[in-house]
Amino acid sequence: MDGLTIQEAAATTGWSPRMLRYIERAGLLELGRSPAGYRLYGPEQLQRLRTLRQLLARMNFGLAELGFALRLRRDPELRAAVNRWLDAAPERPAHVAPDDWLRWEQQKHQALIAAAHTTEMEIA
Amino acid sequence: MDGLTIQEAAATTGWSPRMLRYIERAGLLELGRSPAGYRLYGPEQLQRLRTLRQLLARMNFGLAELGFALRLRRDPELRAAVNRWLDAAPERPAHVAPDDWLRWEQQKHQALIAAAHTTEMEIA
DNA sequence: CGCACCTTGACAAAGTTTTGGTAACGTTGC
DNA sequence: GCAACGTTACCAAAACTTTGTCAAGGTGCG
Repeated sequence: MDGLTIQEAAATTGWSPRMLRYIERAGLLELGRSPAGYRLYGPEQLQRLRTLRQLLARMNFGLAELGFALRLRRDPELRAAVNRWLDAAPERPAHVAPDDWLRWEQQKHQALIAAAHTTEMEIA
Repeated sequence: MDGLTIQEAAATTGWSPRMLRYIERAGLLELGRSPAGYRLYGPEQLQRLRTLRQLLARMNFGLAELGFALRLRRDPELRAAVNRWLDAAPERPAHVAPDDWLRWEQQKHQALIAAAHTTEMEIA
C-alpha cells in the first residue's frame, strides 16, 4: 500500500486527523485513495503539509486565505474581477501600518493588548 | 467641501457608516479627510463602494478575502511564499465541486439546507 | 471473529470576524 | 449656544470558521 493512513500522517505532520480532512476539503491538498476509500498520504503530501504549517505560522494567515488564493489562481473570471477592482486602488503603497495587516482590527484584543502592554513594561 | 460625509456616503452606497469605517480600516479604500478629520467620499470612492458590493455579492466572498488579495499584491514576499506552495498543487483543475468553494463546509447549514430542501420539494 | 482503524455526516464548543451600538468628545452651521 | 453631525474607542450580539467528538457503518489483519 502506497502511503500513510490519516492517523500516521497526522502523527508525522502535526495536524490532527480532523484537520487533515478539513484541508483536503478546502481543496488545498489532493490525495490518493486506497481501493476501499482510505486517504493515502505519500511523501509529497506529507512534505506539503509540513510546509503548510510553517507558511501559515510565518506569514500569518489561515487556510481560508490560502484557499482564496487558490481559488483566485484557478478562476480567471474571479481573478479578473478582483484585479479590476484593486487596480483602481490606493496609489500610496502600504499606507497601513504593517501590523494593521495581520488582523485588521486590533480591537479584538483590546484587553489582552492592554495586559500585554502592562507586562511589557514590567519586563522592560 | 469636496466630498460627501460618511452618512451621505452610506445613504448612496448602501453600506452602513460602521461598515464604511471598517472598509477603510481594512485598507480597501483610501479617503481624503477634511481639515477637521472628517472622511470625505468623492465620486470615485462612491463608485468603488458600489462596485464593491456587487463584487462581493456576485463572486461570493468577503472583505477579508479581498483584503488578502490586496495584501498578496502588495507584499512580494508573501506572494512568493504562497505561489511556491500552490505551485506544487493539484494538477487536476477544479476537482472540487463549484459550490464547495463558496464556503468549504456546508456543514454550517445542515439544518437550514434540510429545511431548504423541504421547501424546494414543496415548491416543486 | 474481533479489534483497531478508516469513511462520512452531524452536532457543538471555542475562537474570530463582522456588524451594531454607545460613550466621550470635537465640528459645523444656524 | 444648540442641534446634528463627525471622530475614535470600547463593548457585545450575531455570524461564521475552526476544531473536536461521536455515531453508524465499512476495511484490514491476526
